[in-house]
Amino acid sequence: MPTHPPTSSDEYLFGWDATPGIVSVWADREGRALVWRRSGDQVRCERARFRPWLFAASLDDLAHLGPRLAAAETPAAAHALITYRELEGPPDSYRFLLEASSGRALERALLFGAHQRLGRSIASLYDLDDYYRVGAVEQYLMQSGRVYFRAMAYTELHRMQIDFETTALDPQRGRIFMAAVRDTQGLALTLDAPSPADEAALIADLCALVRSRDPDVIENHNLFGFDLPFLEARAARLGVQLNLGRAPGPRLLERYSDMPASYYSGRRRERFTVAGRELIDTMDAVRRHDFVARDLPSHRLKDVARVFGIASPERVYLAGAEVYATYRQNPALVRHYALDDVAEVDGLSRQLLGAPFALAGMAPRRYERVSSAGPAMGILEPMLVRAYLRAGAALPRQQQQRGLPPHSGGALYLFATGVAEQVVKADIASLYPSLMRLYQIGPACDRLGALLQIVERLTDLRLQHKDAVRAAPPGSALAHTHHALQAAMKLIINSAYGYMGAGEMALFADRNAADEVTRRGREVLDHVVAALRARGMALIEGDTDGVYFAAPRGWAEAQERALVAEVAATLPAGIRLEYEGRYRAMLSHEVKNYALLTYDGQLIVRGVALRSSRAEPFGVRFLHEALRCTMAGDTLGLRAAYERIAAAIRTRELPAAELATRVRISKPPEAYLAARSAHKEAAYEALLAAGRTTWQPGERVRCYKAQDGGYVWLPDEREEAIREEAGDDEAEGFDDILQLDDQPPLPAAAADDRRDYDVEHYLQVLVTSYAGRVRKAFAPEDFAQLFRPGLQLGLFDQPIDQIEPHWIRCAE
DNA sequence: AACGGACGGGG
DNA sequence: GTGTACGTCCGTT
Repeated sequence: MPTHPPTSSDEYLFGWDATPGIVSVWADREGRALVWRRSGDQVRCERARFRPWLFAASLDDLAHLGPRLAAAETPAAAHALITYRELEGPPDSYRFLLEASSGRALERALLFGAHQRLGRSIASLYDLDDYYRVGAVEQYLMQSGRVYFRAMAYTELHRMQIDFETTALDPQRGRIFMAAVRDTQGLALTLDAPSPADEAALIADLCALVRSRDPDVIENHNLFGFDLPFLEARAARLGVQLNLGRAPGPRLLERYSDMPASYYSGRRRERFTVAGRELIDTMDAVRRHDFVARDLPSHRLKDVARVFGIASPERVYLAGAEVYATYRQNPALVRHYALDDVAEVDGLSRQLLGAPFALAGMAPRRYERVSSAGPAMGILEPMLVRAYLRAGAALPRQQQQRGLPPHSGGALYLFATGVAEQVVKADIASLYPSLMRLYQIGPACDRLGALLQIVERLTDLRLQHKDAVRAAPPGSALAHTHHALQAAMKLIINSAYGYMGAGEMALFADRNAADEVTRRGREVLDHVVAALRARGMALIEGDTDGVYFAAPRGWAEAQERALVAEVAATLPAGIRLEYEGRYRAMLSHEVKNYALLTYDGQLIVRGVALRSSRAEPFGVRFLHEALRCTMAGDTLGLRAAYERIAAAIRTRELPAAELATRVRISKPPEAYLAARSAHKEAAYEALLAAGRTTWQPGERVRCYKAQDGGYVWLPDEREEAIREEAGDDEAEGFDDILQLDDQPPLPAAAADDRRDYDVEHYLQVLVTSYAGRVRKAFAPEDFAQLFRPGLQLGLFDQPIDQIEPHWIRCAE
C-alpha cells in the first residue's frame, strides 16, 4: 500500500475515494470484499480485493519467518508471506505496518511468534498490546478511502422494519405468533402463526420476504435485545435456517458478542450481522439522542413515538402481557397494533438515523456499527487511524500511565442556597472544543495534528450546514440532510475532549492535554463569574460551562441579554458566552440540585436530591406543590399544602396506593429468607405476608406499611393479571391454555380501597423525605414551625405569613 | 460516601 | 469472530 504526502483535513473527515452509493460492505480476513452499491432502484454487488494489514510495535514475533518476511516494495517482497513497512514515528509507537495476502496467515504467524517469545499460548492478538488491528470491513474501508452513502440521501435507502409479536418474552417459554413487516417501498403486512405448528413456516416466509424485497437496512426497536435473539432461538429450536443475507454473500444471520471477554467482564451485548444488509436498532439512536437532549421519559417505543409526535391518533395500544390473549379474541386488532409498531419504528428512523447516516459518510465503518458506536472510540478513533494509515505514519502507543492523579474536571460552584427570582442562565457554547481550537490543545502523541484539524474543519463545516438548514425550505429533505449533518458533526466535535481524557484504551488519549482543557475552562468560567459579580449580579451556581444568577428585580429580558453580551465581549475571541434562558424563580438546594419555575408556570426539577427515588405518589404531589409555593414566597400556601396532605393521611382519605412505594427486588426467596432475621425489608415482607413463597429477582413490588406494623403488597393489576403462558407447546401440541402460576389469587378487596396504613409513619415520611427538600430555603426555626404538626403557635413563633424564605438577591 | 451490581427494553 | 468500553439508580458496606 503506497503512502501519501500530507493529507488534507477533508480526507481525514470523508476519506478520499469518490465511489458513490455504497449501502453495504462485507469482507473477510483473506482480503475479499463485497461492496453493494445502490443507484436508484438498482443494487449491484462488486467484488473487491484488499491487502489485510495491521499495525505492530515491532517485528520480533515474525523473526521465525526468515525470508518469508520482507520489506514492502523490495524484490524479496514478491516471495514473502508477510511484508512490512517501517513507518515514520517514535521508537515506542506502532512503527510497522504489516501486510499479507491472507490476514489469517498474518495472525497465525504473529500468534506463533508471540507464543515462542512469551512461552505461553496466546488466544488472540487482542490479548497483546503489541498490535493494533481492526476488523476486516474497517481494514477495507480505511485502506480504500471509501465510505458508505457517498452522494446518497437518506430517503434513497431501502429500509425494512420487522417486529415480532410473541407469546412470552422468553423464547424458551413462548413463540412467535406474528411478524409485522413494512418497508420504504410501500410494503405493510403481517405474517401470522395462529398455531405453534405454523411458526416454522412464518420464519421461512419472513426470510423469503426479506430476500425478495431485498432491503439495504433492517430496523426495529430493541432489535438486538429482543427480536433477533428471540428469532434465533426459535429458528434453532425449529430447525429453520435464517437465510437473510444478500447474494452473493453468506446467507445466514450471524451472532457475535460485542466485545471479547478478555477485555471486559461486564455485560456483553449480543449483536447480529448479516451480509449485505445493515441491522439497525432504533433504541441505540434513541439512547444517543437522549444522552444529549435528556428529554425522554423512557426509551420505550410507544413513549418515544409520542414525544416525537409520530404516534398516529388511531394507534392501538396493548399492554405487552395482553397481546397474545387479545390476538386469540381479536386478531385484527393485534395486526393493527403490530403494524402501528413498525410504522413508528420507521418514523423514529427518519427522525433519528439521519445523523448516523451522515456519520457513516465520514467514518470508515459500517453504518450499523456507526449507529450504535460511541462517538469517541467508535467514530473519532477510526477516523484518526485512517489518517495515520493514509499518511504512512506510526500510530502512537499508550504508555501505561499508572498512578496519575485523577483527571481534573470542570469548575463547580454553589454560591448560594435559597430562593432567587429573576433568574438568568448563561453558558459558553461548546466550551471545550472552543478551547482546544483557541489554544491548540491536542494530544501530544498526535504528530499529524489530525484531531485538531478534524475538530477545526468540522466546526467550520457545521456552521455551514447550520446556515444551509436556515436557507433550505423548512421541513424539506434538504433541510433535514443539513440538519443531520450538523448534528453528526456536533457529536464528533463534542467527543474530542472526552476522547483525550479517555483511559489507556484510547490510542490518542492525552491526560495532560485534557487537563489543560479543563484548566482553561475553569479559568474562563471564573472570569465570567467575576464579571457578573462585578456588575452586581447575585450568583447562584456555576457548573463547567454555565452559570445561574439573579438579575435585579424588574429587569426586562433585553436588559439581561445586554448584560450577558457585555460580559461576553470581555472573553477571548472564539469563546462565546450565550444567554440561554430566564426563569421566574429558582430554588437552589445543592450543586446540580435545584428547581426552576419558568415564566409560563412550568416547574422543572433537576438533580437526585429533589427527586425521591422511592417516590410515594403523595410525596411527589406534595413536593411539587411545596416547590411552587416556596419559589413564590408563599409560605401560607406552603403551610396549607402541608396541612391538607397531613390531614388527608390522618383521616385516611388517601388510598393506600398513594402511600405505596415501588421497589425492585433483587434477592431470590432463599437469599432473603436467609438474611431475614438480621435485616427485614419491606418489599419481601409484603410478599411473604400476602402468602407468596416464590418470586423472581427483578420483580417490581408495590407495598406500604400497615397500621399493625406489617407490610402490605399492592399488586399491579395489569402486570399480574395475566401471567406468561406455559412454554412447552410442542409437547402438548397446543398452546391455548393460559396458565396462572402457583400464586394465590389476589385479595378480593380492590387495592385502591385499602386505607389501613400506618398514619404516624407516613406523617413522618412527609416531613423528613419531602418537606425536607425545601429545608435549605428557610431558617431552621422557620422550617420547624412550618412543618410542625398541629396548629397552635409556639411562644416565639411569628405569624406564618411573615416567614420569608431565604432570598438570593442582588445587593441594592 | 464509596462501591458493586443490575437495569433499561422487548411480548 | 466482519470487533475495543453505557449511564443511572439501587442496595450494601
